[in-house]
Amino acid sequence: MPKRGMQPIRQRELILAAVEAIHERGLNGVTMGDIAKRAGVSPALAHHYFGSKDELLSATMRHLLGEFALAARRRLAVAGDPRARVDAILEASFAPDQFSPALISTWLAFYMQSVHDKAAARLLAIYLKRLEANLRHDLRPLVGDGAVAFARGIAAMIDGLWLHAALPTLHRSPDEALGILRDYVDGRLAAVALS
Amino acid sequence: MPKRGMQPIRQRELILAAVEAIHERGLNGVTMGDIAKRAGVSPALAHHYFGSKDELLSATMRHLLGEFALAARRRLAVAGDPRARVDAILEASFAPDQFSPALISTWLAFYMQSVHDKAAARLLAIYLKRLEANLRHDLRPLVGDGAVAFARGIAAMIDGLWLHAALPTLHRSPDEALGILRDYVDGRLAAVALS
DNA sequence: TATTTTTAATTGACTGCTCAATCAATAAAA
DNA sequence: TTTTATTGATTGAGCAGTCAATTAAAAATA
Repeated sequence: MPKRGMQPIRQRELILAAVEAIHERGLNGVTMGDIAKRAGVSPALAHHYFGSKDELLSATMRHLLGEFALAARRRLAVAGDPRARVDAILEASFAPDQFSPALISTWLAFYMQSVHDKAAARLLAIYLKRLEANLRHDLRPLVGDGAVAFARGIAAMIDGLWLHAALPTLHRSPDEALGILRDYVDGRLAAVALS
Repeated sequence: MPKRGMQPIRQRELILAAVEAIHERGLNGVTMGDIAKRAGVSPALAHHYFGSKDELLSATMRHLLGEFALAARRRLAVAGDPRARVDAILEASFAPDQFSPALISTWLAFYMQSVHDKAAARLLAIYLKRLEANLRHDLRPLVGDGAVAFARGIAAMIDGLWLHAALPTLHRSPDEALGILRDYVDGRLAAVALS
């Protein structure tokens, strides 16, 4: 049944299937067979379009990084003052379309991969540095020198809330996560305003 | 070279070796061979004492959970007022003896395992529920009804800081993590004191 | 238009490797 | 002599990656 021009379609399907499969079996537990089956193609086709399992997983990671970066940029573009820009980042982190369990746990699987995989670590470091730089930039006018530590605190809390959101046992909602984050930010801003 | 009474010694050695090996290869990437080699024994011996790879990894997880719980209990026992008890939990989370990169990344590997592994999820849920219950209990007199969300925020931030500490790229120190946590707690307490 | 040729998509069958798990054999302590 | 510790050799399963064969669309040619 060969229709031409399948390459980009199949690649996308395989990446989306990989996210689901990784959620079910874990990053290292997943097989090309798992992914291909979910995408409705043979394992050989997955190899044909990606060359290797590593390539497919790496493409999946880049896909997620791209999605998150895009969501953040879109929201930052329409945010006004620094406080609104901080909130744009928080909201982007917990936007409903970023927040399926499969997406989160795949994201975090790559996080863990970065502990012992140089290539993954490099990609993740770029993302994290940009996130923290954005936060720092907008926090500086609000809290001055405390901005570095504060930005790291917010970044850590975002990832911690994701981690907990990925655990089915805890059933945490994005809205709750956002509320907790805003309490953190506002509490600190109120405390700084007094000193 | 059979000396009698090796069982508990070997089991402990294998568990410690497993932590190191998991740090290097990841939870699913690790093999019995990796672990056994690190412990200076044959793969067959690891099977002899643990029956299966799953058993060994599960024992390793229980070992970590036990260590963390013990550290927290010790510090809580000598803490006075609620604020000091909260701090005891924070300190236990970032005590130097709990904070080797290998320990952290192994801990977080189990976290990720819990996403798709029922047994691991059950163990982790017990730990997390206890942690949050402790925090909630001590925060209640300090912040009233906000204690539930606050406890979840602290728990999330602890795990987020661990996650970042596990990434070699970021080289974050336990002291910095503690500072960020204390800023969070104190900022929120100061904000509540005003309302 | 009809026919042939080229190109892309797709898979089943196969290969080789890694690894968990088993087991029989050996060695030393009790 | 019994029990415990220990390993080398082996088995069997699962999986990544390869390849040749098949199908159909598209392009070229008559």
